[in-house]
Amino acid sequence: MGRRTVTMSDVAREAGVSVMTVSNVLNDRSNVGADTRLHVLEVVDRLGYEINLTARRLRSGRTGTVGLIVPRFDLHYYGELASLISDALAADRMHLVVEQSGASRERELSALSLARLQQYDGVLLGAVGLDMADLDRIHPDLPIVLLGEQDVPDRYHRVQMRNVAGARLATEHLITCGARRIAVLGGKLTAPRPEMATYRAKGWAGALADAGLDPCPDLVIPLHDYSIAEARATITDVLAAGLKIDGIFAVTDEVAIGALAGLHDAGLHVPDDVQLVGFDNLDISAHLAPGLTTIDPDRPTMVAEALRLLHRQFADKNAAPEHIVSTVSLVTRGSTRN
Amino acid sequence: MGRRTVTMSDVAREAGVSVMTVSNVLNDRSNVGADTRLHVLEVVDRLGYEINLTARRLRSGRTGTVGLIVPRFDLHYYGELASLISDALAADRMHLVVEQSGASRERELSALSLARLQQYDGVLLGAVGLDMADLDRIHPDLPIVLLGEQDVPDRYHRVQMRNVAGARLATEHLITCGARRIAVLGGKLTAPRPEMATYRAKGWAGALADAGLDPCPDLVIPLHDYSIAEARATITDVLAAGLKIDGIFAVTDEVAIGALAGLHDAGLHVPDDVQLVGFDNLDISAHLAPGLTTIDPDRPTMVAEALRLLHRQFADKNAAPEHIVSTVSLVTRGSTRN
DNA sequence: CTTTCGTGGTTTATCGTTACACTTCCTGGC
DNA sequence: GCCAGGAAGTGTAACGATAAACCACGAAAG
Repeated sequence: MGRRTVTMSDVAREAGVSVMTVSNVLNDRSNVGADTRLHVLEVVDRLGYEINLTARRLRSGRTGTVGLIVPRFDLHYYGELASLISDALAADRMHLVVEQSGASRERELSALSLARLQQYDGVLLGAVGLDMADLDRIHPDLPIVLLGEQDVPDRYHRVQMRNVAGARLATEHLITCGARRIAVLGGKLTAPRPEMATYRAKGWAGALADAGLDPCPDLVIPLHDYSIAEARATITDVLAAGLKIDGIFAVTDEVAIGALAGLHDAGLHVPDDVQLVGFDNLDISAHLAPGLTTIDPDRPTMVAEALRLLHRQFADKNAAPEHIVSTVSLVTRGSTRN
Repeated sequence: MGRRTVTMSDVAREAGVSVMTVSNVLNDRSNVGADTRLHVLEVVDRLGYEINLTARRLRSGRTGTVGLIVPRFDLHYYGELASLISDALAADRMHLVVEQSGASRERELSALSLARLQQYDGVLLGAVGLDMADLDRIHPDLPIVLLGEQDVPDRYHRVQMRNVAGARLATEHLITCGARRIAVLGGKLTAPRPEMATYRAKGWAGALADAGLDPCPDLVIPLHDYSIAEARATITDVLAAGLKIDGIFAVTDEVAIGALAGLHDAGLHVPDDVQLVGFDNLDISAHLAPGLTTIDPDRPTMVAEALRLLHRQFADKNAAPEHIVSTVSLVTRGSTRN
């Protein structure tokens, strides 16, 4: 029943040693004899003692956990990313916990409050809607690595995706495969500040321009939440409104999946009538019918680099910020006529 | 540079009040005058003070966060679940953080160590591979609600899915639609202890038996990680090995997505040659071609009930454990001949 | 005029660890 | 025989907040 949780001094008393010795044993410090160590461990086990991480953290500062802040829990991209990071951290005996920054700005600020972030040894900040000013406010003495597309103050360590290059690659591929009227689904030509949608639209426009095609604004189809359902409904709408296209660059694979469904609804065949390229190379994308041609952001490398930057900051609080840009590659599958 | 983080006593000194008064202001306690309050808030703002949650937690016990432990970050089911929970908790001004219990037993035990769990006000434990003994070890004075299928000691609060009934519903639907040789992909007839795969296979077998069909073991196709890729490869293999089927009950929607791809590879048409039903009703399932007929576990209700059980434990530490069983329903789409 | 009470605070004692400095005791070198 | 130095361990003071009890003072009550 309501028995109090066992504390370190309970163990110490029971084992007939000082609290410090228990602490020393549990932290594998060298100043404790072999038999004492065994005895303490036996008592720890017998009493079922478990360390209070909160107290340890308050005193020592180290927590052994890294936080990953993602915009939404249900974006597949971040689920896959979190998995990779978690595995990589386990090798260093660290632990990953994921938080959602949330849709609303209020919730985003609350998730990103210094108070919350300080609970971690380091933080990986997935693409967020914060502007520079917000990021400047959280200026903690805390290792942070930004993952994502937004422009951030230089003093941040950062792993960025080649958004523009990737979008260009995708669009060029569509052109090579014969598409001429290529829409960018989920793209935006302008936004209060640069974000994924604008970068990827920029790559799209660049590829079109280079090929002598017109990146006309009709072909830029914005989205709000980039959900599959929204993408499907939007494609249905624009087709019904009479938009003629023979290619779609969807800004994410999820958007592409919605587009695929919308095209199917409209009786259009992929890739014969309309070719389609996504961005992210989700696990699922290889298993759609047709398989989705997409841009692979090389997540394993992104993750490895991000963790390297984090460890660099662990080792040296004042390590000079690095700015890594990951490579992207095209993965061709059945949704384009290769 | 390396300027120390601002602490509550810094604020107190600067504002010319006691530390307790600052605490009282920040916690909206009533014993502080209006002008003092304003002045303190002004100083807080000016110094950029943010509370140290670790210290608060150590002293007061409350953390304002709930932990959700999921088996894997990249399972879509849990991503969607986490999203729902997070939204629901935000309404109570609480925060969700997600941890992965991991594939290996070692990592699972580490994630579930009392030490880790104690950092939360309450914990939602997604389906885990722990057995009763493990669960008994973690017997913290901590509100826990189990979400999922495994059998657990009665003293746990628990929201369970109607696995067997759902599987039966799925299989009955396949039979109604004319399927006669129905495989259960990802099912298991026996396992060291009951789990999702065995429950769902049980429902499948029950439905077949009731219809006078033979739940023959050839039709039980086990999986290991329930990934899309594995499901696809496995379906390809069993078809190549000559298995004749006209229906598949896939134990999860992800497995169904893999099956769909595998059937497509084999030149089989869904639903004309083989009908397919999944389980989970993921967001994506409505947007496949064909749309996936599936079992909807009514996640919103599960989430609401789970949080209700959690709040009950917040209010009364010794609340009698409840055992909620959610309802399931069939969602028919194009992957069956309805 | 004394008692009571509400308002607006402050003081004190922790919460459970760990950093740091300090003490023994023992071995060995010269 | 004496001192240096390592091995094994202990004592004390935080880390940064909050719970709980306490205090001063003016107003209302009797």
